[in-house]
Amino acid sequence: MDDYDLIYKKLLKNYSNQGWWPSIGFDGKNPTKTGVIKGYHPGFYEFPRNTTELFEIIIGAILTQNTSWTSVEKSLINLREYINFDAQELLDFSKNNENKFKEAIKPAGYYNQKFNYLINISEFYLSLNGNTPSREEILNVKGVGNETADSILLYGYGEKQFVIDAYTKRIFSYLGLIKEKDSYLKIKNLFEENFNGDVKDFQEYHALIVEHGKRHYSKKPYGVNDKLLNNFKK
DNA sequence: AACCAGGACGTGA
DNA sequence: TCACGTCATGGT
Repeated sequence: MDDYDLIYKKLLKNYSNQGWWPSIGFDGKNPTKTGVIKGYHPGFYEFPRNTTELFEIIIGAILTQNTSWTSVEKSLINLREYINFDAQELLDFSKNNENKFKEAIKPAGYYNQKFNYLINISEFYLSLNGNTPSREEILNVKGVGNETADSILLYGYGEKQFVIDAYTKRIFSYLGLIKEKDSYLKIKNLFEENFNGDVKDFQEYHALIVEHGKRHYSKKPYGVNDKLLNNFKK
């Protein structure tokens, strides 16, 4: 086992299952060992269970770009007042009620951009006719970059795509396992080549990295109080 | 008051 | 390819 496996084990043992991707519509009636917390579903990996939950993940992935999840949650709850999480309903609502739509997603920030991005991804989603898109195809949607594409594929479609985010770069460059300015794809490939895990492990790993990042890599100087992973530092 | 938040895009070198 | 500015609200 190399560092990537050992760090995962360490994080999982310390923080337990994260229950990503969260859903405001998650009813909590599914059996889990650790219960359901505010839309999270730790230990339940049969998510999403239908196209509504899938589409909620997709629009949530757009809304959470450079934005905290609590803000996204407010936006999703606001939106849900007007529409079901359905691509056609979203498109219809966006055409007839642009103002209300933007007001609803305002908490997530960048509401003009994200308004257009949500329309783009909705039109793309409808064009799929229920098929799973390739990574390249999703990346062609304006508003979907590397991280959003991988998030949708990993959490929405259950594909083994490792998600790299700002915390991943901070933590693993602090530990000396990657370089500060390594590209997204280089880091992604590094994880996918060195980490031995299945889809649910990929899902947990990224979520655990975010959790750990929030605790020790949000305030500068990053990582100085990271006792958990300190012994992995090169 | 400054900085960060589960980034992406357009631009100019 | 890559560094930099822009997009925007909300929390600390």
